Amino acid sequence: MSKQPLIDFFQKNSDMSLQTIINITNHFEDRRFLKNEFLLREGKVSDLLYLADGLMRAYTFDLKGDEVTTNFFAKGRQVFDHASFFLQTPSEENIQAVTDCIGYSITFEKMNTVFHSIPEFREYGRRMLVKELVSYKKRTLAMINKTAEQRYEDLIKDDKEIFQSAQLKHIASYLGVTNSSLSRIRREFSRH
Amino acid sequence: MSKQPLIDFFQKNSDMSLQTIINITNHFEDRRFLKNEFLLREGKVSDLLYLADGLMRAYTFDLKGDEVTTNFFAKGRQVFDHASFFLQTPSEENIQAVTDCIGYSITFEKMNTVFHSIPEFREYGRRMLVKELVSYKKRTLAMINKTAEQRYEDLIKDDKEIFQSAQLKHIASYLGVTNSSLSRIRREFSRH
DNA sequence: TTCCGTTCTTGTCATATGGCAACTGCCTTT
DNA sequence: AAAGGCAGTTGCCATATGACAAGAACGGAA
Repeated sequence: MSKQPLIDFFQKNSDMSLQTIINITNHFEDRRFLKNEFLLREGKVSDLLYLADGLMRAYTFDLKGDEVTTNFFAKGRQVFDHASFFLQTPSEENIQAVTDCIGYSITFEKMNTVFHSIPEFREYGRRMLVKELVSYKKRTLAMINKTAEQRYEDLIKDDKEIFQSAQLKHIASYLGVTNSSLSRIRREFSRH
Repeated sequence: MSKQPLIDFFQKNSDMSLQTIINITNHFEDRRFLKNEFLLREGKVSDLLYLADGLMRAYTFDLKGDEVTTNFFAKGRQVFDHASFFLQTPSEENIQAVTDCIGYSITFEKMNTVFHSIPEFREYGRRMLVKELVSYKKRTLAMINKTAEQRYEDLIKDDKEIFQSAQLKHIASYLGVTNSSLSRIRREFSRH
């Protein structure tokens, strides 16, 4: 029973009883990923992973064929392609381990079974979706009314783990700038 | 019984039986808005509105105190602040009628009652949330790897209603550019 | 250690967009 | 018709960021 981090997570993020939580976590499988290993590949259907430790990165390709990092997932977050998981459609993105990772995963089918039998978990699932939606909304807004430098500042303030483990080129495309622009932004930034 | 547009909408966007749909639509209230009237004001809790006709606009303010249009809602869409509605928290944005509007609204409380009694409707609600999430994701990506001109082209191609009724300054902040930049983009664009 | 490939930085120049102010055109009020 | 206000356009210049290429730094493989 090494599911303790997952149990802690649900205790912190829902009002479900411990009994209910243990019942739920029993449906999750232990998973390990080495650095660079894939959780999800384009074209496959996404499972959901609770990331207990490590850092993951989601990416896709732009029209020129260059990689664009669409998201980073630090430990304590749920990692999945929302559309692919909830609608059970092929994923348009790849999700890869940036560092070695440990987590617990569940398929949509199982998740749905649990949803049906435990209304509070259904409620929790909805909350989670809404929170994801809010964070994308914030990010869209940040792209509109913040400079690349401000977005960089926000990232190193709020998401230290990303900043420490991810490659700069991946951070650059996540922030919406080129490698060289990010490099210059960092130079300015380090001069205070 | 003027709920026909709402009934049509659910018939097109879900697998629910007509009987179930009529049952659901009975919980919605008829609503009318004059141009410039507000559906939602900052600080209030959002209801959900199915927009049968007209155009609405959501906006908030940036750090300088300038309006930023965060979304347009054309007829046939559901209009609400997702976070405020689903989490029942005060809204951070305003939603205003751009043209005269007709629609049907429901409170979260009623919606929730219906969710509890009709599992297919719950399923429909989840799909809706995921679709909203996907569209924000796309928009974030567009901000990263498309130019303002491409975003403008996409808008006039995919959302003609917005383009026809909304003010250019509102379209500009939605696209993430200034009024004058949009003006120049339009000039270039009209020269083919 | 040496070599090689990748990541990151930097220089130079080009381009997109912003900021501001003036001007135009349209609508409303009187 | 005149006056005022707001939306939109345009000109001018400043700034942010991109594109590309060269060099520096670092790490893994032999």
